[in-house]
Amino acid sequence: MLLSKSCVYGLRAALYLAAGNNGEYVSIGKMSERLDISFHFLTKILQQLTAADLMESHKGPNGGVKLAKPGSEISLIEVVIAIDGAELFTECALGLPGCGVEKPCPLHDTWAETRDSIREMLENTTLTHLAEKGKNMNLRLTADGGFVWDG
Amino acid sequence: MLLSKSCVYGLRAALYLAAGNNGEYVSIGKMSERLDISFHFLTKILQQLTAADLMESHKGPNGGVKLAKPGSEISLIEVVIAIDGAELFTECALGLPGCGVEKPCPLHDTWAETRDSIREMLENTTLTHLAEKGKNMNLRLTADGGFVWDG
DNA sequence: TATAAATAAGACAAAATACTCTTAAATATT
DNA sequence: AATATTTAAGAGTATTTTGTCTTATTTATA
Repeated sequence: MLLSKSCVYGLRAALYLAAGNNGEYVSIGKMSERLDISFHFLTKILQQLTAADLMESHKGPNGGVKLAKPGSEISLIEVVIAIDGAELFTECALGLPGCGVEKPCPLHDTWAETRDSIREMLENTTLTHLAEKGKNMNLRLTADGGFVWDG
Repeated sequence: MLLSKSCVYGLRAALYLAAGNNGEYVSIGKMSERLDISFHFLTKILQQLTAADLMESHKGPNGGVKLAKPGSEISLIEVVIAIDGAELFTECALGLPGCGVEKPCPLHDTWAETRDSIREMLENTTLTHLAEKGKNMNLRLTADGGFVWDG
């Protein structure tokens, strides 16, 4: 599994928020229903994204979470790093600590390129970009496809 | 962590064997010492690689494991798939089951490209290729760099 | 044929990840 | 002010991954 489950859930949640472009708070309960993710687990993940300043939360009635900035200004890499950590893009393929240009493993150069191409892809893809694509093509965001983009 | 720890250990072990080009059995005890990987854990991993027909094992004195074919004919992808499974290269980035061209998630196309580039890199890199590079440039295969390629 | 050297296999333990539940704190609304 | 709604936080459970230990089983060699 390239990305952790938490990370995948975080991405789905972020996309959900980006799709409902209005800057209103969305309750975690609603999101967990729509995205079919356990409420409490999703809450923890969103807390991580809030701590990373990607989202803002608000307690009380009509509270919830929302993106801290426009979805067009949040790229997937931010979500991934907030949850799985930046090490994901510096780690050695052979697990050697401190692997780098000065003290490389045999796979270092090649792996670094691969890692970078993943990172670049995530950097160049914004939440809005994907959300628009999802809306326009009516793609799914849940296993059963029960999700509707204009909710 | 993009690859599991088991997978990373499997790659190191396979490289070790490819470096000692002679087709003799190498004991797991020796490998575990040289590579600084727990003996029993390494044994399990090598059993997976043996079950996948990438290695052959032999019991008794002078027994051990060896590559089932020349290292130049084994690419990294074979080791990775034997341990982490082929799903690694078909899985959806958003965790949706059955995500594919017919029923894609918003990230499908982009992710498929990224996944493929990882896969191609692993396909195009052989054990011998890396082992030779390691030998020639005296790169490390262990955390402390204590490994010597001609052992 | 006895012995020692090696892998095989399975039970077990520890750690990390994934997930649940309960209680607290904040806040909008009546 | 009371209440209902919501996130925050932390304890607790389950599952998976990682790692250990013990007991076979095979086999080369003396």
